[in-house]
Parts: sequence; structure tokens; C-alpha cells
Amino acid sequence: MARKYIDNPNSCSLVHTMNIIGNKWKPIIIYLLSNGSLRFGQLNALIPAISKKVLTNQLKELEGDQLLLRQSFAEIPPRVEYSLTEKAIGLLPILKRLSEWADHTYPEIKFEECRIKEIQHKPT
Amino acid sequence: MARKYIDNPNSCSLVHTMNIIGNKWKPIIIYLLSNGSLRFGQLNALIPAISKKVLTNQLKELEGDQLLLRQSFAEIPPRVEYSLTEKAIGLLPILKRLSEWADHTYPEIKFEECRIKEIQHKPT
DNA sequence: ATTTGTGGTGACCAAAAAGTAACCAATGGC
DNA sequence: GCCATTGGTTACTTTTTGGTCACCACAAAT
Repeated sequence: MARKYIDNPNSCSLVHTMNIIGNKWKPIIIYLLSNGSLRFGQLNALIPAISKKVLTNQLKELEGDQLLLRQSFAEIPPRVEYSLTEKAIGLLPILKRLSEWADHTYPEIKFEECRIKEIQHKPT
Repeated sequence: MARKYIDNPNSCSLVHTMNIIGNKWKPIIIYLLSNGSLRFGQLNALIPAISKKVLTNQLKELEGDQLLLRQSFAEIPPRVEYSLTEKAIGLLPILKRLSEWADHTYPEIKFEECRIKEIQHKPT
């Protein structure tokens, strides 16, 4: 069955996307920020398994790729807030579809290694 | 701006998806197979930068995750054909959207590190 | 004077992923 | 008998990524 598939992605752009978000922590960070900004310490607490060093690193890279906005406030003790840029927001519906795809493609999988705590929504 | 985004992906499924396809070679392999099946040697030739060992590995993992079908023919010299399963085909439109997202989000990027040769369509 | 809280940094180490190169089995063609 | 072909495997090395732990600056509270 020498089938032809119409929806052929561009390989280079795909490679680039995976370079940007296809690693152990970045999708998690983007997911956590998808409901609004979080401070460094909050991210660190929501992802208990990540080390500060690596978190710092991933945040810097995401900022460098313009997916994250970093706002540093001149207070003591310091406060730094991270939030998604418009570029990153454009990615969210696609990530949603990816997660739906996994949900229905591997329904039997129990996801015990999510590596995050449930996000606590602040009372308004 | 404490914005709420509707299209919130499920973090666990997203992590799982990235475990499956979010690495250096797998998106490329899926892309190359999206036009039909290829033999091991063809894949190896189309991705000159990959080593045989790693290619074997990635193919095995993709097969294990049921994204690839491996057909081995009892010939000498041996012939092995790889093709996408229905699960993988369900992924293609999403990968397409990812690559489009990268294209319009980073229009200035020149993709010189695609790591593949252009696929040669066999004359029918 | 000491402790507390925050958002880091730096030196160092461990684990995972990828790369290299040699080797193999089986058969057909010369 | 010997070489070429194909789809690997194996042992070993290198590169990349992630992890640990100690440390810092500053001000406020005790």
C-alpha cells in the first residue's frame, strides 16, 4: 500500500520545534504557565523533581526562544515572574492536540511519571 | 494580565508524547516515512548524519510504541521495510501544524541543520 | 547579631544519548 | 574461492544533559 499522505510536515521546521520544546522539562514549564504567570519559586515547587540549576537553564532557553517573558522586580527578597509570550500561546492549541492524541492512542498508559504537582489556583 | 487559556493540554499526556517523539531523530524518521514505506538502507541514506546503531535503536523504539511497522522479508541479502502505523498517521496533521507554527514563528531562521537529504520519489 | 526568604550561580559529578568502527550471516555472481 | 550486498550487533568512546551541593546578595524581622 504505497499510500500518499497529504499532511506532510516540513522536516526542518519540525526539527526546529523539537529542538525548542522537545525535551524533558520544557513542555511541563509551558503547561504550568498556560494558566498565567508564575514566580521562579512557584515553578520550582510545582516541579519537585527539577533542580534549580536546570530550571534556571530551561527558563533562559525558553526566554531566548521568545516563548517566555521574564519580569524581574526590584524588591527584596527578589521577585521574578515568568509568563508565556504570544508565540508560546500560539503553540498551546497544538500541544493540546498532541496530548489528546496521546490520550486516545495510549489509553492504557498510566501516567505516574508526570513530574509535577497539581497547580494550585489562587483564590481571586 | 492574569489571562486564562482555554486550550490547556494535559501535562502527563504531553510528557508522554515528548518521550515518544521529542528527540533528535524520531520526527525526521516519521517525516520521511510519511510518503510511504522505506527500507532500512534508504532511511540510512536519507539521514546521512545518523549512525546505523542509533537508527536501529530509534526504529525499535518507534516500533515498540506502535508508530512503525517493520516488515522483514526472508531474502538474501535481507530486506526490511518500515512504514507508519495508523497511530502514527494520526499524528501527522499535528506535526504539520507544529512545523507551520515554527515556520511563521521563526521566519528568519535558516534551517541548515535539517540533517536529511531530499527524499527521492521513485518513478512509478 | 543572626536568621529568613528569594532567585539565582559555579564547581563538580552522574547518567543518558549518540557516535565510531569492526564484525557477522547468507547467498549470488564472477 | 572471493567479493559484494543488506540489516543489523557489539564494544568502546565522546558529547550532551541533568543533578548535587554549597554559596551569594540584600533587607526585614527577631
